[in-house]
Amino acid sequence: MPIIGQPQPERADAARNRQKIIEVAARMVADGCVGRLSLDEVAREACVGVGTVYRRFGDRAGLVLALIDDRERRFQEDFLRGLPPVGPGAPPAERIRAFLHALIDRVVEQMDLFLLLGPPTAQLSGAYRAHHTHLAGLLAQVRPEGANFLADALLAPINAHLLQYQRDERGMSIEEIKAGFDALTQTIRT
Amino acid sequence: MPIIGQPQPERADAARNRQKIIEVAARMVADGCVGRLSLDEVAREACVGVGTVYRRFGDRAGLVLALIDDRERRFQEDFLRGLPPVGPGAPPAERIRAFLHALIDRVVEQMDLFLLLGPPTAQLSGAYRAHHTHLAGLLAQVRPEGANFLADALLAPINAHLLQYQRDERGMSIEEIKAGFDALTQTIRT
DNA sequence: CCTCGAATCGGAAATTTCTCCATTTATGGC
DNA sequence: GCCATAAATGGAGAAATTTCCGATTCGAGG
Repeated sequence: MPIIGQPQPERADAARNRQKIIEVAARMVADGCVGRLSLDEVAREACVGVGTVYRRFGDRAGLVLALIDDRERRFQEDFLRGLPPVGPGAPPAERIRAFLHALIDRVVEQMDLFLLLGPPTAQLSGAYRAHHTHLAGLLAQVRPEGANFLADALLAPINAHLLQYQRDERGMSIEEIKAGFDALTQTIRT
Repeated sequence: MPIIGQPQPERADAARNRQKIIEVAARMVADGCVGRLSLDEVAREACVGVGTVYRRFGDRAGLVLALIDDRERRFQEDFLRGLPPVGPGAPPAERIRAFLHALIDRVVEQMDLFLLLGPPTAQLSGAYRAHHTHLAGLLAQVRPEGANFLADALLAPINAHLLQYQRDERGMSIEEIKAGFDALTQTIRT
């Protein structure tokens, strides 16, 4: 698991299988068969035992996370070293706004995968920390006190379930939701 | 499901079984065996077929929701018709503050059950609407524009997973979390 | 090229959630 | 009381997730 460095170089066949599994799963998702993404079927389709899938990804959420990981990496690259206003260079207030908008777009884009993820346990431990660290850092430049909590409070409403609910059942557009965040951060910036 | 009136008066044996199932499940939860709450075992322990559990509660989340329901009812009673500052009578700003604090306490109190609930799908459809309606109404009295979105944004961070993370892994006390909400609503009240 | 240990593999089996339906039971009207 | 019938029952079993472990394969070192 390449969480930090490379704890253990993966054996060649293992890496090949990981790749094959990801490809199969990605194709099934792309085919619209989301929700019927059974690990059994993924394994069969990839000509691999179920045990292999579990050895590589830990559990269902682990596999979904791997599917999401690609874009997550790009996203983090964007706000850490990319161009303004998301990347460094713009004033903090603008970066905050841009970051939140980008995060919303990102979740909307892969909504079905995020919905598959189930309980936020895995979600919280992974990318969440990175997002929180980044956002809290930006917030601290505008209003030092309580930046930590504020980051949590701003990130919490950006989750697939709530966004889907707001869009599908309350009829809000993504633009309206973004505007809501703008208004919220505006008052904080005070 | 006594959501509104009584859509269908439940047959006597059915009601008896529902009660028995709830009691057994509540006892298992109280015994600390949370997480191993399998419907199979609940059924066996309650001397009832699995089918009966599913007929009564729909699914796993439904049973957990039923365990939570008692307090939820009391909670709603409190903020709808109870004493100030949570109930009617206090100025809106105070009621908002009191409501958020009370909701946090409520989630913390039954944290293990909320964690069992899994994906927020069921959660969103049930009590969430009531909380949202109430909070949005109060917010509208203070700042009419965007009260709807604001209510979502304030409710989203009050969920078991985030609260547990903040408390256990970030070392925040419940008091600090409440203070965070106070600061947040203070700026909004502007 | 061979050997050997560790990593990996595959798939059978355990666990859980949920569905289905033939059978039993409660209850209102006669 | 008795009957018709709608509701409820229970448990077998489908489907999916996850664990386990003996057999196999990789690859580093000699």
